[in-house]
Amino acid sequence: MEIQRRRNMSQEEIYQQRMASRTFLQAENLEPYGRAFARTPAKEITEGEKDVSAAGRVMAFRRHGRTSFLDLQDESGKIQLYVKRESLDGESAKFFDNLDIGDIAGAVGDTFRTKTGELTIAVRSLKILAKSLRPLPEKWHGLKDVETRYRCRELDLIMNQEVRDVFRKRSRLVELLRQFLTSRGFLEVETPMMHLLPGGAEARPFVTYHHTLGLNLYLRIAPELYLKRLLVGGFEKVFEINRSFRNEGISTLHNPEFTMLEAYSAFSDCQGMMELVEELINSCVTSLLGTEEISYQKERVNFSRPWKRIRWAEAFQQLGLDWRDEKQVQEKAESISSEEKDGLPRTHFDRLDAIFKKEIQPLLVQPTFVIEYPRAISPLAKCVPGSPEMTERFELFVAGLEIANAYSELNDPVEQRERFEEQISRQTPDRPKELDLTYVTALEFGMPPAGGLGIGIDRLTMILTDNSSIREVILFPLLRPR
RNA sequence: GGGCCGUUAGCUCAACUGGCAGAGCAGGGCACUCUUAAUGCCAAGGUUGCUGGUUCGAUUCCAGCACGGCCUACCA
Repeated sequence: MEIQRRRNMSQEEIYQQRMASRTFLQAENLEPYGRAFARTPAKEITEGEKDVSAAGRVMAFRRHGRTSFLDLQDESGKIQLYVKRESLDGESAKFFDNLDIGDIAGAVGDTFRTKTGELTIAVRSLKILAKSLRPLPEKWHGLKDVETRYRCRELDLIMNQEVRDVFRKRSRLVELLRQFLTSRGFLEVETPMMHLLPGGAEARPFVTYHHTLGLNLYLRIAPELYLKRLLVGGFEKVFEINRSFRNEGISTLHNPEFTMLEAYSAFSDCQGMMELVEELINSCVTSLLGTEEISYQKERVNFSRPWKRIRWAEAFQQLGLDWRDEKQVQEKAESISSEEKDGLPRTHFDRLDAIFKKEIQPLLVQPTFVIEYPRAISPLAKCVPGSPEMTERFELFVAGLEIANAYSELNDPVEQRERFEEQISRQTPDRPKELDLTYVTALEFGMPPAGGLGIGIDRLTMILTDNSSIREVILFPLLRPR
């Protein structure tokens, strides 16, 4: 007896009660896990209809003696049900007696308006389409706990309408990007996610293994090199909406797998990609939100064109720094960040990068192109004519976040080989020190001059949905197992 | 990786300086034929994240661990 009581925790009790309903219905030959059910979405149901069907999750149950009101939620919205137990047929009554909040139910009846003006179905027939064995979170406060929301996203989606809206917007954004590019003659392609050599970015890769080939493979850190091989092959405008993987830390701006859009346009260049991205993002923002000015984390961000542009070197000048002055840069860098990176001493360009991130980037609230990045940190970009230290490259910043990166693609195979060699000599541990000969060989066949562009879809979604954490825009962000 | 904060019933939250852990919702029972955070009454529900320590006594103080959040570092 004592042992039994201890096991009767409220959760276990609810589970057992609902299991009993399930068993009872099955014994009565009433299937608690149904099949296809023809129904009208809640939002499309109108007043004065006969024999309307609705199906969805029971979100609220208000009993008044012999009558009850229920809220039924489907993806389109909510519809109220009015149930008078006596006017149900026998099977429906049994289903009704075993109905709980959280169950998926289907109902048939005629619509009317209640005294308070709410559109309601007077239910004649009712069945359970899926018996829920677990209680839903609280109806008023919903599910708030951030960890539970991420770990149990389905519950988050059931309870929090705003969360569903975020992911609807994300989906719509991707659709708009795709539409825009395909309407301009870009071909959507898919390239490998398992690479022999990780390339196209500087990041620690994930390693995996192919058994029959006995081969170590890397999950891609960027699709860039494969996409440019397609330009060699004669496709002139290609893009890929790609999942890429980087084996680095996790933060509000970083998830180990993330989504990027990369687009390449033959016979174009950095300037062409700048115009493209300006138009692309502007048109997505206005289609998605119906305005060019949005609010992000209490700041106003205006996407009306043209956007500001500033040279990378000038940004440092505005801080009173000459980026070439190693001593001055080191002094500045020491004051803002550690002198180590991956356990190695910082290089001049690491320091410049740290200063940029800390001092310059946060000021770039309105959409801003930072142009002409140094060659040393742009191994795949073409140099500015007459200025061999700089490349034809830009990064786009919005609300202090890096949103896009683009450049005139380096298509000289000899120079590319040299740049790879420089890069490898500087590379940190955990990264293969191997030159991507396949890519260099492809360039040797001749790649047309081209502009290339990458856009961070997760971060763009953050900005357009006013979220400060990347986990809020990824359905199932990576978390440590409990 | 480092710093700060958090973890109490299925959910949302209380518990002053260490003194029997408390509500609302959900769940159970009763009443109620237009409610919508329905209402009223009754009863139930807890290893206070885990492991140690201090203490007559720990949800409370201390240490370690786990998970999360924010900042920071690496990266995009």
